[in-house]
Amino acid sequence: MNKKLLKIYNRLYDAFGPQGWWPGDTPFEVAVGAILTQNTNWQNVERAIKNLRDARCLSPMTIFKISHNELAELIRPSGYFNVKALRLKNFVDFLVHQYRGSLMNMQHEDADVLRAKLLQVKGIGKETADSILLYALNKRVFVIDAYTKRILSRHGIISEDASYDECQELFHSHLSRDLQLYNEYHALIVRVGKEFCRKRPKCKDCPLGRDKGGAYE
DNA sequence: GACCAGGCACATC
DNA sequence: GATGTGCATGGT
Repeated sequence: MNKKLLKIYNRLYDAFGPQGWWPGDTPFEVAVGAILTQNTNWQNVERAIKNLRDARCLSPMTIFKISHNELAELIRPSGYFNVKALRLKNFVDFLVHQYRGSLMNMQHEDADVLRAKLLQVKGIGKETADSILLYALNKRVFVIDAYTKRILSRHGIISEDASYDECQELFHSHLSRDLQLYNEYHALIVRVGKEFCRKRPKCKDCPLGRDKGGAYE
């Protein structure tokens, strides 16, 4: 199993090279992106982040202070702007009250403790929490998303209905706990997912080869 | 016009 | 625990 996961990684890395994730100038911007990208195309998230930057609202305290409506308007292009405005507010409330408004103050804490705390914030689920832990806080936590499950199940490594935690445990126990490996691997999965694993996959040219049994639609 | 995108909370069974 | 639904924009 170890070998399979590594083999997939090597094939993806050979095909696509380093992905340079996560796009973002600061840990806070990374965290904001993680919330805004929920069920949303990254291009739309970039527009929203640009709006925040242009309005000088890309810091914990500014988002803490502005009104819900102002915030929602700025992030409108990322979709679900009302729920996401709430979620960003919840996150900065958490940050301000527990960490004096800075992700830096989270750095020294244990990943499991941080994860549990993040999951208490309404609007932050497992994938978002893990993205923040890995890409904003450099914690060795593997991020699972829809593509990961789709690819692994189509290649017969997990069952179709495997849970998030099961899937994550697979990576944690069968790969060396290497920050850079986790970082790159997830990014590569998203890359190959976007290009080859959508509903009408062009798996002919996929670097991972065809899925087991040609079961794509 | 339909379908999809780097989810999550909440209601219901 | 599993399943269904609302949330909303912009690209293909």
